[in-house]
Amino acid sequence: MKNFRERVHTIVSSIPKGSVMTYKEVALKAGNPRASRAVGNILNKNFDPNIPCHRVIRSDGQIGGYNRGTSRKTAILKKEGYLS
DNA sequence: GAGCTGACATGTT
DNA sequence: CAACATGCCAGCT
Repeated sequence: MKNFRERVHTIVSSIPKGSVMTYKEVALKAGNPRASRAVGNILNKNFDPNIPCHRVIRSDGQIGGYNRGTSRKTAILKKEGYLS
């Protein structure tokens, strides 16, 4: 495998529509269950159109943040069907 | 080109 | 509620 960043990109881009993955889950699959913070940082600084960062939320169920605006993230999740 | 410090969309104690 | 832990990126030296 590659660096933590590469794993995060691959995992997040693998999230199917209508589903969401928590930062903790992504970090865990990436190989570092304690790097949840790093996951958010990677997505925030390296926003890629191929990576649906809006499908990544906190383990508490909170939306968290979004580089395009939290409102935008919530709206997308509603559209995806994850939120009502 | 290499090394260090600060900042960050979290999580746990 | 506050502090510490973990990893990446950006900027500076």
